[in-house]
Amino acid sequence: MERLCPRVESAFALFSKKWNGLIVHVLLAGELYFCDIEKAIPSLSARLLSLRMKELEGEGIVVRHVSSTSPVRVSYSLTDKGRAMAPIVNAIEKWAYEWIGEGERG
Amino acid sequence: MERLCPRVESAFALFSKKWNGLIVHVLLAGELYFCDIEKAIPSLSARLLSLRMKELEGEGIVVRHVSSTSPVRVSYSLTDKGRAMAPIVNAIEKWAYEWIGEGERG
DNA sequence: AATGCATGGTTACTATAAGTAAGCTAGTAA
DNA sequence: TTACTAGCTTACTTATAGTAACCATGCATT
Repeated sequence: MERLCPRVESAFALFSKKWNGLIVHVLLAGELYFCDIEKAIPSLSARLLSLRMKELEGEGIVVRHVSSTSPVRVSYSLTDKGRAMAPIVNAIEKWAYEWIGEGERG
Repeated sequence: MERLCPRVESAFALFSKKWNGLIVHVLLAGELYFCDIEKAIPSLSARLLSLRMKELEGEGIVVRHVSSTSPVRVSYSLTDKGRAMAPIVNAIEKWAYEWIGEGERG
């Protein structure tokens, strides 16, 4: 019985916060505006998206870019730490295609 | 902008249910009794562990074994579908070691 | 026989996280 | 003026998670 490492625990905690995985997933495609993420994940509300982006920014996973135009436009991109999550996200995707049935709902 | 596949969405939903990732992680070591999982993940309560095991069993990720001894002992092991999650769990572990600082909390 | 402990839970209750709906400021288009 | 977009926030409701106590069964001690 391995002892659980606190770093591993906190990584799992990050993934167990709803939408975090999908947000990283869509941002792997590149820098996106707030509204683009909303459109990419239709069932994620603006409230939670806003919350999650702040949290992910605080954890150094995404960076927020505010344009100097008017009205302001806000875009987000992954940091190195965020891009390093690609293998996780890809592994989840691969597993989903191999093991989740057509009409199934998790 | 890729369209999100429902199978991928449900896989992310699975990981965003609290404790699921860690439960699979500890079960990758082999078949375990209920109490062993409790000890391996001290902050996970019996109530939630019981709940999660039922859900994971329902999703075909774990199998429940009930011994015919008295008192009954219950153990759990991963199915092929569950073991197929190993790359995900390993990727999370690897990322955690590389990107999460010593004293940090997710 | 009584006490305490372990296993594998359940029940009742509280706290936190997530979902829903509306509103807000600034600006564009008709 | 009305309607609509972007990027939020606020207030409120519902769902999920955490806490504590309890239960039946059996074992080991005292």
